[in-house]
Amino acid sequence: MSSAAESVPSPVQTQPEASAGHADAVDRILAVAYELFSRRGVRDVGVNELIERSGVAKATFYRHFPSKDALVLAFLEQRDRQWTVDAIVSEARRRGTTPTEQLLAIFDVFGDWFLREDFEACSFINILLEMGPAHPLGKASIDYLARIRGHVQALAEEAGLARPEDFARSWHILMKGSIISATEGDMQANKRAQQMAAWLIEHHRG
Amino acid sequence: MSSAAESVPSPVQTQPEASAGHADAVDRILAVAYELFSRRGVRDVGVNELIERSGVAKATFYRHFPSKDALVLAFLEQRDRQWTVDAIVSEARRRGTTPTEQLLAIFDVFGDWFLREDFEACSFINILLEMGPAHPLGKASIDYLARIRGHVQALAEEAGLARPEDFARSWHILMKGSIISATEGDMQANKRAQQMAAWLIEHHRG
DNA sequence: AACTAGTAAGACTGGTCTGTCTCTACCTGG
DNA sequence: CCAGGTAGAGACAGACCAGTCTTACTAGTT
Repeated sequence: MSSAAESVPSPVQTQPEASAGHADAVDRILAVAYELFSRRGVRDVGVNELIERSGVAKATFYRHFPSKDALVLAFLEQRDRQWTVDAIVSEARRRGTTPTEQLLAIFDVFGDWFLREDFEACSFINILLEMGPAHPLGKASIDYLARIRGHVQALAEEAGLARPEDFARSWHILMKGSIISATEGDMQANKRAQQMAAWLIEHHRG
Repeated sequence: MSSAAESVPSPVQTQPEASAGHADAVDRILAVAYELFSRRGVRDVGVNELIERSGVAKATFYRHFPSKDALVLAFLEQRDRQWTVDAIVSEARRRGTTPTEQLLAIFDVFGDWFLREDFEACSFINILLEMGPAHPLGKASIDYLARIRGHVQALAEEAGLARPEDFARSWHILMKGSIISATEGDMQANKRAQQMAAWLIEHHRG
């Protein structure tokens, strides 16, 4: 889990001109990997395409990532940061004032997300189903999905709801189901899930 | 293209015209395809493995199926018959007496299914996410998912529920979400979805 | 007996894949 | 200036892929 992504001096900003070599190569690889893996999954993206799109030599790629799977693990971590935390949870917290509103706002954020022409579904679900739950990448995806549930559980606790872990598991069913429905083309899936989510909140009060 | 799962020694005797070889070869291919595609997806299963496991020559394979994708389409149709209709819908109808009970029984059937050690999730969701909604196989998967929704809608109409199509779409979110959760390892996902499903029924009465 | 049709076995084509390795150029620290 | 590390470019290995084609065998029909 801590193999590739943390080897990058991630939070540290890259020096624009100086030491353009190392950090730039890794950052370019990660940026391209995010773009390709999130939109097309793992198996459809080859190492040759990755290095060509990042303008990186193959030896450079394998110097920084011991294998393609290591890069996928780094991508999953990046996805957790950029998508789960920044795009969904933080945005939902920003949109609502009370924890209950913030919970329900998740499905408003989903609504905007579903409408994007480059809607790419949930990478954790995609990779879990693509590789299977026994594969290391599938296991890692399960871990990141559990982290999403953790965010929901935290909001449930802030809202004072009963049995927050059960609540989060039921809530997560609505999130995942609506994502699949959106992939099928149902643009109202977020509204349908939000309605059921409101009933769920109601039944977890007191 | 007749049923292949129980066709190992062939249930219906082959007509004289169909020289035993022909039908047997197709049935063996379909049986192996069902086994491999449902458990490992499309891309992980190669034509060479398919023909080896079916004891069929490569030329025979391509005489009956113009391409691997054509075999996957045949598999999806078979999956609709064997899994959607026979294993889920018919079984749920058998377990309940009223349409409402039959609807809720879907998640009881799911509970038994989730507990199987060879639980393989939903092939339509798997292939939709594996190939993407624009790919012919993804589009076919979307069609078969719509058929599932049609079964739910029929039960909703029998139960006299309001807005049966909306009901079926919301219900399907619960089905798909619980399947993903079961893939992650939550063996109570069917119970959680069933609880929310009961509330959904309640709100569609009258 | 000859013909036909379907079969198994497998070589083969042209392409893909991950990962290793070589070669050369550059930049930086000492 | 020079040594060491990193960079890009790309050849190469070994395996796999979908799909075509050849060969030889078998069984039913005429």
